[in-house]
Amino acid sequence: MSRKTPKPSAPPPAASPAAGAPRHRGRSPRATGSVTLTDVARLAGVSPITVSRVVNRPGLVSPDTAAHVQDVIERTGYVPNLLAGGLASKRSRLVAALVPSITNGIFVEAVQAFTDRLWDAGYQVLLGLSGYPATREDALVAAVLSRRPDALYLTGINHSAATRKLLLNARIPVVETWDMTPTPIDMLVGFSHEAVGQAVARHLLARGHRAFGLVWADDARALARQRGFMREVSGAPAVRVDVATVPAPSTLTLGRQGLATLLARGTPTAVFCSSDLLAHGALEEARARGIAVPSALALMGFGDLEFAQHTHPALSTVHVDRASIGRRAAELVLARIDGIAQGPSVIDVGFIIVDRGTT
Amino acid sequence: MSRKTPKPSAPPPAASPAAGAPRHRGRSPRATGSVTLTDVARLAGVSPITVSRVVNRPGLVSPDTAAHVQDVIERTGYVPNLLAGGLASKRSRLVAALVPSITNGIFVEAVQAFTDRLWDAGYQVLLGLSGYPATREDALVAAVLSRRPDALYLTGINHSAATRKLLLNARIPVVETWDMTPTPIDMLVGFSHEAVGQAVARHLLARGHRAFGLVWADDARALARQRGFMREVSGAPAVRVDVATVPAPSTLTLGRQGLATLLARGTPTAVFCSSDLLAHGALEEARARGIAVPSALALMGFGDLEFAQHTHPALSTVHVDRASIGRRAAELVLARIDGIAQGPSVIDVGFIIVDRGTT
DNA sequence: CGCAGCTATGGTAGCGATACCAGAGGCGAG
DNA sequence: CTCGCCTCTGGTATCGCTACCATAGCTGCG
Repeated sequence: MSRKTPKPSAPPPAASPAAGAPRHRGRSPRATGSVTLTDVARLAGVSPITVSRVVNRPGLVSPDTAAHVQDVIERTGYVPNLLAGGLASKRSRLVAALVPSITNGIFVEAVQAFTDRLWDAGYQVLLGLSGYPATREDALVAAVLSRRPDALYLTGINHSAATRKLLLNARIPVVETWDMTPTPIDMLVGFSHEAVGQAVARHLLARGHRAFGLVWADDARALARQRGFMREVSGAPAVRVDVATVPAPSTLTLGRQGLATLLARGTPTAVFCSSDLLAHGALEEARARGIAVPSALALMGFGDLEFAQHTHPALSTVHVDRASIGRRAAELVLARIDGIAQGPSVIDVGFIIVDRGTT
Repeated sequence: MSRKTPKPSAPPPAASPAAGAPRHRGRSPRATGSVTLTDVARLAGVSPITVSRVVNRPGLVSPDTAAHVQDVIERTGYVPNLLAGGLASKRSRLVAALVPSITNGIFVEAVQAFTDRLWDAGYQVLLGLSGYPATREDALVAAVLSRRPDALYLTGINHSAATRKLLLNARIPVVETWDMTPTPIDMLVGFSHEAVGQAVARHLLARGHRAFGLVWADDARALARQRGFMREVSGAPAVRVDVATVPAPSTLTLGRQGLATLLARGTPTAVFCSSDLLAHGALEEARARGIAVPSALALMGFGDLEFAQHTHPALSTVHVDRASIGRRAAELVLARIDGIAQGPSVIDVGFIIVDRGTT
């Protein structure tokens, strides 16, 4: 207990939150007005490093000292400066997550799960919105890396050469999500969109459908599902497929328009939509036109959003455990940061076809 | 723009003798392996401060020098370190936004608009998820402030004394949102939830309803709407109100259950739900029971989410310009950071009652 | 011709924290 | 009584960047 009473030159006691007190010479040329670790140390009569330990690794400090320092911290309202801490330690305790959009519900659950898990481990998540065509991804990755995150979460696996180079240079754990590839940048948690397309095609073919319509958004993952679907149906005889492409992001209204387009050009017996939102729109359009679902027209979506089980009839779709993607991505990242896991990791979370009332 | 194809063999920090070279003595005790501003300066034959200017304030540097430095930056793959920059300049170019949840669609559009606007102004947004009962808000505010954000966006106006103290000590612009009060911490963009409740009450009273049911989530803003509703109907004669409370966050399923609860206890002619999601659930429940909407039962929601105009009948609700809240919050924050605006600002964005098919 | 008043650039001194290693006690063992 | 080891604490040297001020050329004006 080598604790000393504050030195005579100590700044005014706890009355004022110790703001703007001169520190070095007669005047402080760049006073900030906020309490620093050094201020706390002086008031507590210990060295700065001890205060740092109380905050970050309490186990290394004796209970008495810790309690006293903690008391001073609370009295002064000291808030550590992680910019300085991160600079000195090279650990920002920040993890960046890049998502196309948060207004589209499909990705947010994964991000929320990812964030929750990392928060519990002492990390904060910096969210970057890359926009739908991922136009901003390069700039966003650069901007985000300038904060020196300890790891990066990416949505999707399609990244420009410039982005990949930035990521490799950064030498931090990177987890890609929502897709599947044998050659991830680093780690990967997702599922095969082609397999989804194939599975849905098999499902609909087995029900006897041959005249297909697709209402399809033009983003990369949706197109992968389309490829899988196309490949599978192309093996069957007498199959016709018409595609109504709509711009991402999907909306219910675009779904209505998409079905309208298909019906203007032909009479599909089964329509597969690239998302539940589009399928919901198509369902509305069918209802508005008096088309019986599923007897005259079968409908399938993708995503299994909450509303899917509450439409009339309830929407058949493809279920993906979205929260699990975020959770497992977080686990991978943490294992890598802690140095437990080395080398690439790929996790396929799979998917389930949910057969409800529209097929 | 880019004069050279970024060859993979270009001086990556690893093997390059220049980039990661020892700096001070014979060996660099804490070499990081990443390119620093000083490295770029040495390679370009200019001083560090000039490189800093090229990156941050290109106007101050002659075009020739700028081009040359820019070239070196691209060749080396230099990524500025904003931890260091923020520490030195006391501007983190980070703005924190605290939201209860992003899986609940109601808040995300405002956040997205806020983020987009600030991105254009050179800021990044750090998203903090406070959880629904705001249990984590104190810890979250402290954690977020340790990154020294230049401003803070809060959802709601109910904050603990500890939180308020932290915010005041931080001395940064704070904008609260989604609510209205004469005494904001700093700035405020929102609308009066009590006024919403009153307006809906007047609307339903005018249609002759006297037997009301509420399916209500137990969060603070929802309760403010309830107070407004109660106050207004209490002025009318022969009115009965029954409330089925459900835990936040709202879901469609909870809406179904909520209406079931009300119907087990009485026969309301009009049910007002604290959110569109709950109202959608109530609508489903009514359909399942064969109750005619709106003739036997009128329904209203709140929020005007996209699906509201596509239910059957289309959902009457209260519309709020959510994106506008985020956009205007961003404008306030930027004006304050730039020192243009001083003193408190309060913006009431209002709301609109949307009368569709369920009333 | 001399002196402002630019513009373009550089030197110095931190910002607030942590890494690294050293040192001071305390305590049981030889 | 001395040694070795463990626990707790402190001193020093950075981390990578920018604020602040100084300086060197140059232009234009009286």
